[in-house]
Order: sequence, then C-alpha cells, then structure tokens
Amino acid sequence: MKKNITIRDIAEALHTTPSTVSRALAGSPRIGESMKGAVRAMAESMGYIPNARAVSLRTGKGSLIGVIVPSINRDFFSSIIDGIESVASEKGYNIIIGQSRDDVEREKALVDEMFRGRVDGLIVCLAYTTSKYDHFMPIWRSGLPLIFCDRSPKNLTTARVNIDDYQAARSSAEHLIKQGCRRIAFFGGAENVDVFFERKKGFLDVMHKYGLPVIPDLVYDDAINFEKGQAAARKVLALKKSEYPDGLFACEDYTAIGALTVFRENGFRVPEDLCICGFGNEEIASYVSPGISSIDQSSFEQGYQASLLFFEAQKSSDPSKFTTMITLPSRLVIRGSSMRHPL
Amino acid sequence: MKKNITIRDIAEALHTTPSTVSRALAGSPRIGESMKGAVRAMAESMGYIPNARAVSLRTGKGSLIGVIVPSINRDFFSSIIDGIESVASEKGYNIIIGQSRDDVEREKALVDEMFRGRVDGLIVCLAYTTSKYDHFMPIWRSGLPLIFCDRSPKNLTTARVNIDDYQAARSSAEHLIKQGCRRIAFFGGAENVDVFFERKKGFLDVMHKYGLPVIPDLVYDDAINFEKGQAAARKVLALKKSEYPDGLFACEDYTAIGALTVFRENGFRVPEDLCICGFGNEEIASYVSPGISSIDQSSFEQGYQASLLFFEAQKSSDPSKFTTMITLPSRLVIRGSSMRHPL
DNA sequence: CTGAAAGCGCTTACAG
DNA sequence: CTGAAAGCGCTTACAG
Repeated sequence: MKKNITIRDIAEALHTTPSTVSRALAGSPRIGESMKGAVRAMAESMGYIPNARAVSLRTGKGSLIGVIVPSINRDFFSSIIDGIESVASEKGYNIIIGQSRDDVEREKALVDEMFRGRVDGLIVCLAYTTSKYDHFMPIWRSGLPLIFCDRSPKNLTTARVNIDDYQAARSSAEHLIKQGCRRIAFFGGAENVDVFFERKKGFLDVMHKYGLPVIPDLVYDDAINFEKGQAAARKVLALKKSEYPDGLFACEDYTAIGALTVFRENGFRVPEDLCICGFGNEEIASYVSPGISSIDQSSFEQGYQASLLFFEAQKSSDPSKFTTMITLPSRLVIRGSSMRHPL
Repeated sequence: MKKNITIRDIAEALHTTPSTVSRALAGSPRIGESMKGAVRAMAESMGYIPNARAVSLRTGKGSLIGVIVPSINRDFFSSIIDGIESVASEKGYNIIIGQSRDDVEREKALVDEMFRGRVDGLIVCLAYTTSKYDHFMPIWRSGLPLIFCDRSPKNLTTARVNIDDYQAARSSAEHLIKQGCRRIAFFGGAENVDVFFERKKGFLDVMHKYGLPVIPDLVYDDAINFEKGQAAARKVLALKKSEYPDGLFACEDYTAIGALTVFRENGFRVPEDLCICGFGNEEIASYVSPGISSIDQSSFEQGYQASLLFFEAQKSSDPSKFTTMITLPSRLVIRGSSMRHPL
C-alpha cells in the first residue's frame, strides 16, 4: 500500500500549515485568493484526494446511505436502487448495498454492519420473513433516518414509501371479474408481509362486493416466485375439471408466469379459459406471450421518493421521529393474459 | 444526532481504560478472561457498535469494495453484483455501488468519489464509451486492487474476469450457418469496447471460414439495446426483399428482442425465414416467444470470480502489479429463435 | 496483566 | 490573513 497525499504533504510543499490548506480547499473566506490558488494548484498537481473517512470521523457526516434489499438481482429491487442512486449521486452521496436474501438474520447482520460503517441512515425493503423490527433499534436510537420502501413494517409508524397495494389489488380483481371470471384463484404471499396482506384484503373485499365465492382450494398463500407459482398451478390441476378456476389473481409477476407455463402446458387457453393478472409489472411481464396484465408499482419512483424522504428526514430536528408516509399511485397495465374483450 | 457508545464509555463504566477495552474486544491474549467477559457483557448491554470509520482511519483497512457498473437495473449487471456481493459478504466486506450510466465522465467521478471514500479497491465494468483509462490512475498509484469484470480495457494488462467473447461469437455464428443461414445480418456495438470487438471478430472469422459474404447493408455497429435493435431492423426492412437476411447475429439479447418484434410485425417467421441469436442469455431471452438463442455469459460467476480475484490481489505484495486474467467458459443456449432443425 | 501516549487525516474553535 | 492545538474513535508500539 503506497502512501497517499494528505493535506500535510501539501502544506509542507507550500511551507504553510494543514489548517490553511484545509481552509483554502474548503474555500474559506479567511484565506487570501493567492494562497487559495496556490493550494489548489498544488493539490491538483500532487493528485490529492481527500480522505472521506477522516472527514467523516471529524465531522460526523459521511455521505453514505445504506440500502438493504432482499435481492439486487430482480428488476423490481434494482429499479428501486436505481431510483435511490439517482437522487443520492445528485447530492454527492454514495450508496452501500446489502442483500438480505429474504432472511431476517442476514438483514439484522446488515443493519449492524452498516451502522458500524457509519452510514448516515438506511433505506430498507424488508426481507420476506421479517415480522419483528428490533434489529433496527441501533438506527433509531442513534437518531439516524430510516426509510422503508415498498416492504414496510406492519402496524408501525415509520417513514416509508409504498403504493396503495389494497387499491391496486382491488382494481386488478375488478378487472378480472369484468372480463367474466367467476372462479378466481388467488396465489399470494405470507400475510405477515404488509404488501401481501393488503393485496389479499383487496382481492377478498372485491370478491365479497360482487358476491363471488372465495374457494379455499384455489387459494395459496406461499406462491411468490416462478417455481412456487408452478407448484400452486399443479395443485390446482389436481382438482376436478369442474372445479378449475377461470381467473387467476397472482401477487407477483413471476408467480403469474410460472402458473401460465403450467396451465398452458395443460391445455388452458389464456385468456379464453383462464384470465391471469400479475403484480409488479416487471419487464418480463411484457415480453412473455401473452403479455401478463400487471400492476405497475413505479419501482424507480418509489426508490426516488424514498431517497428524497431520506434527505428530508436528515434535515429534520429528530430524524427518528420523522414519520412521513408517501403512497404513490399505481396503475393496472392490461395485456393479453386477461384481455378477453378489447377495452 | 444522538451520542453513540464508544470504547471510552465502556472503559469508564468499568473503571478501566480504552486500551484494555479495545484489546478485550479484539480478544487479545494480553487481557485476562474475567476482564474480557466483563468488557463483552458491558459492550453488549450498552449496545456498543464499533465505529468502522475510526477503525479504518487508524488501521488503513476498511472492508469496503467499490463496484462501478453501467447500470444496476439490468439483469446482466445485477447478477454480476450479486456474485460480487456473495463473496464480499462472506469475507465481512461491504460493497458500495455506483452507476456510470455508460458515461465516462460519471465513471471518472465515481472512481474519485470511491477513492475518497477510501474503498479497499475497485471492481469495474467499464462504461460503453470508455476508451481511455487515465481516470483509474489514483487507484493504481495508491496500490489498491483494481479488477475489471466483463467490460475491460483493450490492450492493457490488468487483472480481469471475462468470458471468451471471440469463441462464443464463433459458436453462435457457426450455429446460424449450420441452421442454413447464408445472408447473416450483424447487429453489434462500438468496437472500442473490448467485448464488442471480439464478438465481431468471431463473427467475421467464421463467415470467412465458410466463404460467406459479409454484407455491408446488414452490418450495424451501434445497436446495443431494444430500441436500437428495432431501429436497425427497420433499416434492414428498407432494403429490397431479395436483400433481406435469413439470419441475425445480435450482440445483445435486448437488441435481438427489439429486432424480433420488428421483423415479426413485418411478417417474418422466426426461425423459418430468419434465425436469430442474441448474446448474454438474459432472463427475458427465455420468456419471449420464440425463446432467443443466446450465449450464456455466467454473469453471477463472473462477479463471483472477480470478487475472489479482488481478495487475491489484496493479499499480493503489490496489487497494482497483479494482473491475473480469468476467462470463464461460455455456452450457447439454443432456443426456438434459431432452431430450424431439432438438434 | 494493564495503562499512558501517539497518531491515522482531517476540521474548527481559539488565539494572535 | 494565518497558525497552534484539540479532538473525532479507534489501535498499538512503548513502558511498567
């Protein structure tokens, strides 16, 4: 490891002191213009790059946002990160990223690690299995901003950005019904996760409103990816033909696509025999055939707003008491998988 | 911002000194077992979390890897990041991520920022437009590991991980020819980018080997995304029917899919009239219909290996002279878009 | 077995 | 307009 240039090196080269160099570089009015010029030129020519760790240790500010997501490698989350990064880089902040891999233990470890690394706060999409929130205590206790994005704690008043999953689910369910579906299957996720709870509630309320039966054999609460979507579809196929669904409400696009492949392999025509709606509007939803109708969650926008919220919280007198909640509009994007009648 | 617990606080609570607390926490054999126990218990109960910035300022080691990619929000890059993160988190390292958005200027700014933040080194997928590498000087100069991943500097001996783009391109081109294609279009990327240069070379060499003409009207060197793929396809459609291609070699999956949509809208049957091969084996390649044949670039594995290389470089006596290059195997995944004859 | 002191690279009250 | 000194939170030679 070679030695790096420090302000002391610059000071020595100019026969002045570190104090003066520091001030000159910061553009302090206390330093004369000629000195400023000389310092800057010297810093430039020596290839000086300030040591952010020393600065942050001294000032307590670090220009670092910790971001924790279940997985980097999913369109939804990487778009959120994209949104966060867009605002952050604008403000001169860097982001440090950790994957919880939907494991609370890893999430907890990441919170600690990031706190150690003295991030200026955290933006978090909760792991699928997270139902207790004690591991965020160090952040709250130290008064750092903590913003949740999309997957947020249930029954807890904390700053967050999300979409109105309940309303979104309602619009999706109503759409299926208007397409003529009567026996609608529900492939959802664990109800302890806020968003899945809301989606199911929206679905159930609409079914009730239209006086349609919710058929237990067609309801699955652990079908949140491609494989599990396939598995649930296979279970449905084990029913008698007369009990087959004519509609599918899936809580994730991957679920919907998994189910689509199985149903089509088994002779279902989509949307004629079975209308399918997904959730999330992942890029692939528009590439499969037929395209999957889906709820657009404005993932980039969610990240973007969460990042803005972060900086707002930071400015507030006590960030740990900052509890602004933003709900972004969502919209149903209708595609071939549920379009029996042109709109 | 509330006050954080420091080793001094623990020391005071136990009527001892910071030195002892530091040693006890580090498990130094110089401290007695009873004192260690007391220190650990107190640290635990006070909710002590070490300040990594202070540690790294003192020790010069920081447990931070800087990662620069063109875009987070693409399956290929996010898989690479996933691979990097997997190794890093195993070793107790965090990663800090920046998006160059394929802009050299932003890439340069990110290198500086990250160096400022005193990362322990960098793993980089170059921006599309990067053809000079001076902005990596601060990293080299300070002797930090710098590993390139997939998109690497041309004509420069630096540590890197990539696949053999040349061979991969050859296998893809040969496959098209074996499917009976004779007039093969080429939709590529800027040749100053290593990988695109190699892919084109592979394509040209195979065409030459089989004595097939490379038709200038069917060659495009700036078609590296969905829209540009569509645009290039439209230009091809402006040719006379007799000049239409019967095969398409695309240097990106998005290119291939963009072209696919345009060609099909214009009555081309794929693969009967036109065989298409993409590159990258993005997730969507398998979801479109017909599926796009593509070169699997083992993106996760590339990131994984780059991360391992990083730690190897770090251990070497002079990381800036560490120039191990790893070439991973790639393979052609054949799907409907190019399968005229079953294999 | 434990402590006092220096120092990593900065910034900033304090002093002149 | 500029400098000397303290201190952010640690670790680690040096000393006992």
